[in-house]
Amino acid sequence: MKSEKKPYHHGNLAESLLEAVDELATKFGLEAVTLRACAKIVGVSPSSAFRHYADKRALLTAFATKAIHQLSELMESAQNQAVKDGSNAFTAVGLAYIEFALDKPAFFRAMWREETTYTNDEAYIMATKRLSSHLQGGFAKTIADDDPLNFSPQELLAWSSVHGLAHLFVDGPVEKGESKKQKLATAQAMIQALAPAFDNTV
Amino acid sequence: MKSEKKPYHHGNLAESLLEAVDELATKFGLEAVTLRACAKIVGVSPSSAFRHYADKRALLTAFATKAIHQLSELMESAQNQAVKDGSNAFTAVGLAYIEFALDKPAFFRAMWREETTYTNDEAYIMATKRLSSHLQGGFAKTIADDDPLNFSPQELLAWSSVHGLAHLFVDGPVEKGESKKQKLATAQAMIQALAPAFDNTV
DNA sequence: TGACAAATGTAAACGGTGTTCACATAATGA
DNA sequence: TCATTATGTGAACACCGTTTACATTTGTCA
Repeated sequence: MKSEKKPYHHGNLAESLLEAVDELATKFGLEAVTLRACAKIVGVSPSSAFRHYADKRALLTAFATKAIHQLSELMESAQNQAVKDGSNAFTAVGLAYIEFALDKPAFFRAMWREETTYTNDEAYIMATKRLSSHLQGGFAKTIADDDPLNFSPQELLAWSSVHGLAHLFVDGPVEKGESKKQKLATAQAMIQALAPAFDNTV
Repeated sequence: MKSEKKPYHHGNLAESLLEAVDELATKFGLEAVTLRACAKIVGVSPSSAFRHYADKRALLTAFATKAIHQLSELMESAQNQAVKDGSNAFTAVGLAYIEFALDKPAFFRAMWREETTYTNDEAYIMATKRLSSHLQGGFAKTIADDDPLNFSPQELLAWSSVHGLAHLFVDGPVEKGESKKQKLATAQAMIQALAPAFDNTV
């Protein structure tokens, strides 16, 4: 049994606060994420958060960064799995992207919300670069452009369509109330409809 | 010259509050939209807003509804113009969609934000139906499905890709800092890359 | 070891926010 | 005319992000 005495110093407050954001966002949505509520969950005074994050937006930026890395990892493993299986890598990556949005809508929303994110934050930028590079690799190895902010029309089409459908599922009127299974089937059909746009890619 | 005496009753407070949301969202972003600030702009006490909207979310829902109608009208006229010109209607509609997002990012954000919108609101639902029906008509007259919540894969692909790119422009890392002209050129290229996916649609 | 600086957490206070409620004023219609 | 209804007000509530002066712990180096 551990000592019940709480030490004055928490030890890992920055990370614990991020987990509190996760908990609140998952349970009650992003709008319910409050610095004071996070502090209460962690068992610490509200002002202590400011020792680790400049302000609330900085905390949300860190959360968004974490979410982007999570998504990157999912896409990475989806791609690896597809390569191993010999199945279509682009479909696998696209579905992983959309499934993430369906499973963790609060994370997905937090990732892309300029008004509550410091998009100049270095870690955030690094995360978006990692993400977009995975997206490129996911469907077209043919292009080796290492500038992730400069997409070919086809690359952009791939990302936009998958991203757009994910967003329409999460925040739009498309198939509202339908099951996740149904939505993923719809997503697969959409991705298949996209195939002709890449046929002549050499 | 009009009388300077303010009457006790405003006369058109509900609509005026919507315009105040517009003004604040345009100038300072959606996060800056505050019930109290709106009331101050209109020149009325904060609590008066509750005579016309159940709460802040209801006001934002009305604003989102208005924004969706604005976008619908833009798409409609873009389509009509394209028909008159004999140019590609889908490209015109898609570009109008993206241009709206670039010109009025706060409107675009407000349209799709489930957490701050009562998506069961009747007027809101009507607006989304109108919008999606225009999207269908914009690129493929061949399909006459009047259920706007049930899209064919190609229809969904069209909407998703255009919507996704708009969102990536507004809240994502794509071409951040580039000019509107540049972004529209990118959008056009993406839409053209989409064409092969519709060639065999009969 | 001891002392002092740096890091980390706290309590109290500030103005701002959405919302409610009792009340004031105006418009409507019998 | 006068009661009913619609609309706007002012004060109050709890909660929010943030700052400030202060408390406690940890780390460093003589």
